[in-house]
Amino acid sequence: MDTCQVVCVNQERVENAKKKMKCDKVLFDLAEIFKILGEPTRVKILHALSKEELCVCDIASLLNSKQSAISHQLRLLRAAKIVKFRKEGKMVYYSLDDEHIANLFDEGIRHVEE
Amino acid sequence: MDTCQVVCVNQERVENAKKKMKCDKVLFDLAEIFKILGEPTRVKILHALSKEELCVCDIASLLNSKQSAISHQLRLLRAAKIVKFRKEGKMVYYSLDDEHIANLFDEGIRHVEE
DNA sequence: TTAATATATGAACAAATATTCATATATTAA
DNA sequence: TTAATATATGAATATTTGTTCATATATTAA
Repeated sequence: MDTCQVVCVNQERVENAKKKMKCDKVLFDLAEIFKILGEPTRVKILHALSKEELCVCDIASLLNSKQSAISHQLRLLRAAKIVKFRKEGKMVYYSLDDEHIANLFDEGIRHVEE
Repeated sequence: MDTCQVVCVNQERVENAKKKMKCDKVLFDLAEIFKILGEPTRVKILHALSKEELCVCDIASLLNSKQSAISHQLRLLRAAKIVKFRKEGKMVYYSLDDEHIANLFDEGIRHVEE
């Protein structure tokens, strides 16, 4: 709620940066996406789905996790439109919603592996 | 700690995915990077730094935040080698450590804006 | 319909984390 | 040295969030 107390601000630099920056909404949404990707279980789920369409129990087995834990995470990913799903009888098969996430992963992996 | 209880697992799909996946360490590190990017204050800091080198008080002013809050966040970003800094007298100027983060941001913004 | 199975979800708990306040450190100027 | 200023950081607090357990819903088969 409070603002900056220091007095060494260079207004020119600040204004220049501010001028070039995306609006708050875009940056907030961007943080939201990264937050969703910033959790090991979800990263593994998404990375697996980038290789193969899988049902909930496949994922739980692959990650050695409880079914409910995976289901909760998939709910988040669905809400964020990061994964899509199709039902086939009792089973629900998940896959990535579009290429963007895979691209983000590739770029991130390049950063991590170098 | 427990493992999957369900019995509908398709081992072929699971094995195929597992075979193609990056190792746990890479995926964990990837989640770490995304986690760091997944916070509005840090996103704003990094986005600002992608446009202009700034000192701590510039950033605090730009974001209407307390100096100490910014300083704590910069510590995280430094530890993760996402930003670098140079000292000039009392001032400390921060900038992005390399292009990877800017690339991730660009890719993320494309996802968010579409 | 009833039983069995796959998935979803609410509530509770535990763990992680962002911010604030107070204060420490470092640098410059007087 | 002392005062002033920029930044860093420890401790405490409040909030968020991931997992678990129990249970609900949905679908198929008998």
